[in-house]
Order: sequence, then structure tokens, then C-alpha cells
Amino acid sequence: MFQTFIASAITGSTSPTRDGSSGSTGARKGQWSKEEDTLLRKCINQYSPVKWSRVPKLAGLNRCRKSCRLRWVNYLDPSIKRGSFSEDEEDLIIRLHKLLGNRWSLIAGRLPGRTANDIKNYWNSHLSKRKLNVERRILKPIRPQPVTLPQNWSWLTMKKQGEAEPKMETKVPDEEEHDQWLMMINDYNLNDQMASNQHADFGFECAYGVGGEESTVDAILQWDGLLSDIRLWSDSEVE
DNA sequence: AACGCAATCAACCGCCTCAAA
DNA sequence: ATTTGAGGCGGTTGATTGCGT
Repeated sequence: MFQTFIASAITGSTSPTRDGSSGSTGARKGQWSKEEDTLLRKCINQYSPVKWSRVPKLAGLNRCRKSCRLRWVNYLDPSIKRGSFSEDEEDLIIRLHKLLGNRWSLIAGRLPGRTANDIKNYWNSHLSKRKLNVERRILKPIRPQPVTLPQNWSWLTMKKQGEAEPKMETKVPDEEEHDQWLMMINDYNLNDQMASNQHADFGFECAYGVGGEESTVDAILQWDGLLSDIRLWSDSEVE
């Protein structure tokens, strides 16, 4: 049975590759069949740990070493977790991506059972778009609303250490203050280990007041209330 | 039912690093 | 010091699937 399959596999489509990993040797390419999966699985179970360069021969597969490795690493390995990503996993991916960039294998290392390929695909098809939407929202011109600000900008960080409140003033922020706010809130979010990056991304808009509502510095410091506002607002934005 | 478009994801490609010869 | 082969990575492609018209 396997022999007949192998014979048919040889007729599979081929094309040369620059690194000679498959095409130049006439190795089969494209979707893996159930029979190929079975052969590879049997080989790994029997010989593991084994050099990937030896796998095609040991398994009786007309596939290149890379194709075998990829199939195992991304699909056949029994430790791979199937099914959709949980909210926690999603959140972790977003955080790690912010920290590591497109280092998919490193990110995958922090999510047991998830492959780098899965995470990359998930990011590209789901999360990158969401990030884009968030960025678009942030870039959306928001007319500054009158807000109650501390006259001393450094107070916000000091207050967390128990400093007394400075004098407050209600005003429409100018461009420079606008930037200061953005920096300050980003900093504040980072220092406070925000519950999620999404919250951090929305913090700025909330500080400025969304939909004509006015927010004060005190409101910013009351995270519970702020976060629920953010969630309500972001939910309505997603619709 | 048929078509077109968008989303998804498995698989490939090309490059890089590293160790052994 | 150089070459070569293996392992691994991120980017990209293309087949498949789902959905709207």
C-alpha cells in the first residue's frame, strides 16, 4: 500500500529551488496526503530524535527534509493545540508582539501548543487588522475637549507616589500639551502594567473625552471607571 | 445556482546562523 | 580560513472555504 503511494507521489509536481531543498531532487510538493502523514508520524515515533535530512529516506517519503520538518512542526506534532485562540492567548500575542515584533518563534515559545506559523497566520488575518483599526482610531482627528489638567505636568507621576495634588485648571489643550498628554498616558499605562494593550491604546482618547464627554485627570487615575468606559466605548466602535 | 470577492491557513521560498569537516 | 550541510526563521503564495450578491 505504502509502496504504491510512494510510486504515485513521485509523479507529483516539482520545481527547482535555489537552495536545492526540494525541486532539484524531484521531491514532491504541495498538500500532504493522509498516507504521507502516517509515514512521517511512524518515522518520527520510531527514530526520534532523528536528523531531518534522514527523515525522507527513513520514512519512505518523496519529500525534502524541510517539507518533512515543517509538516511535523506545524501540523503532526501531537503537542500542537488545535482550535481557536482564547482571549488570554490573543492578549498575550498582542503584548509579546509589541515587545518582540515579528519574532514568531519567540512568541510561540510563550504559548504552549501553538506554532509560530499559527501565530503568524492569526496575527496577519486577525490581530494586525485590529491593530490597524486602533491606530486609525488614534489618528482620527479628535477635537480637544476642555479638560481639567494639573498645572504641573510632572504631578501625574508624583501623585502615584502619594504627592499632594497640584492646582488644577480647565482648558483646551494646545498642540504641545496634546503631545505631552499622549506621552504621559503611554508612560502611565506602561508603568501601571495595564490589563491589556488595547486599554493602553484607548487611554488617550478617553483622556481627551470621546463623543463630547469631558474627562478629568482624576478620572484618568481611577482606572476601574476608566477601563469600563474604555471597554464600553471600544465595543461600540467595533460595531 | 452561479459568480466574485475576501478571509484563512498550509506550505513553500529564500535567507541566515552555526557547527563540523 | 573556508566550505558545506543542516536547522530554523520570517515573508509570501496559492488553494480552499465562506459569504454576500
